[in-house]
Amino acid sequence: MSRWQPNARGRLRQAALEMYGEHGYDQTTVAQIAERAGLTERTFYRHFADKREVVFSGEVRDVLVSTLAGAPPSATPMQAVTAALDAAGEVLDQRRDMTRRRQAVIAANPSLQQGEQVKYAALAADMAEALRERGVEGVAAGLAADAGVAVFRAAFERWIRADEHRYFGGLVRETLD
Amino acid sequence: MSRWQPNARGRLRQAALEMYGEHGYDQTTVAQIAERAGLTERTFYRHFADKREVVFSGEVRDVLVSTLAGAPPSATPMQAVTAALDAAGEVLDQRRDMTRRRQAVIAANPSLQQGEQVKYAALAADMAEALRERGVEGVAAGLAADAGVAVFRAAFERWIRADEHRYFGGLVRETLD
DNA sequence: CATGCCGATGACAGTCACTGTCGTCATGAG
DNA sequence: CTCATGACGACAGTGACTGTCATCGGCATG
Repeated sequence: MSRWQPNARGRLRQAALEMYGEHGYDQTTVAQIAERAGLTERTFYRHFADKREVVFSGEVRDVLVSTLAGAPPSATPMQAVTAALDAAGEVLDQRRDMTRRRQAVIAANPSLQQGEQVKYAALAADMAEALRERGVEGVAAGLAADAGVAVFRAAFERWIRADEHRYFGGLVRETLD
Repeated sequence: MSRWQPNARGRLRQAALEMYGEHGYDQTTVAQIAERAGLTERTFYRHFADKREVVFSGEVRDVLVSTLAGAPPSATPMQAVTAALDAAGEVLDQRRDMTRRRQAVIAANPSLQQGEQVKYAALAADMAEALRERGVEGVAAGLAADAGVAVFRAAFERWIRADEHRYFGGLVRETLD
């Protein structure tokens, strides 16, 4: 018999997303989230750095970066980036409902939109770093990463709006521009 | 004899930058900034939305957007963006010392770096909007704006580090990639 | 079985960013 | 002169976030 219910982090995240969706981000206090999860406010901050972070998981980031790092040495930077985008697309194609719900919460709140910008910036920095480790020169790595993120965002926006399940198609079309 | 010293906003900004530089951003409270400026904390928030905003003026943004809007109708999107970048470069070439000092403050603090990301994202959105008003199609406008911001950031980073006064040269070289 | 360390959590007090509201008073329009 | 207005001070309040210590099951070790 363990002392606490399992998966505290998951309970906090779910409680937070529910309440952000139901009452809005600003109207939800961390204490309320913790209470719904059967925990205390202090414990919330042991699992998440701040009130926003609970929304941003970072799994897509991991796929993007690891695919970049694992691309064949012969691939050009943009080929590696494209491969990473494809891999991230597969992850997104599952989790579609969850992702759309989360995105609705973000769309409803300026503060979370800022958090998203920060997340994208960190993503670009991480991708640039991954490219540099493959031997791509510094400035070029930064620009390729920025381009990758820009394409990702454009495709993601369509993907969220679209009813059908397409991701590759959208991606390729943006990339042609 | 007026009731208050003039230029409250300027005094607050200067006091803030001094204290951020001397003691660090986190170690500086808004009450301290206001006290050094001979004002109250409440008045600080009448001039700036939050503790970060005092660092981000937004003048470069104005130049970028207005140049975009004023570009000749015959110019392609990327030509307009390049012209805007050049105009912003001229503004930066003056104010060089001030800009470098401010950038040192930002570089020393993660929270301000986040603010910078947000600022860049807002800039990209504004530039995209300006392009759309010139008749550029939606997605293309977004990507062109993102590209412009990416080039701006890469050039700005070099410009900050370099001892000499060059901006155009750096810009052009990035653009060629 | 006894002992003692460890890790996740609770309890609690404290700081500070930010907001709402009301009072004050020089200034300028009429 | 009168009155509205703009810019500020005073003050109280909320809530995000942090530091610190106490608690107590689980586990290894002897």
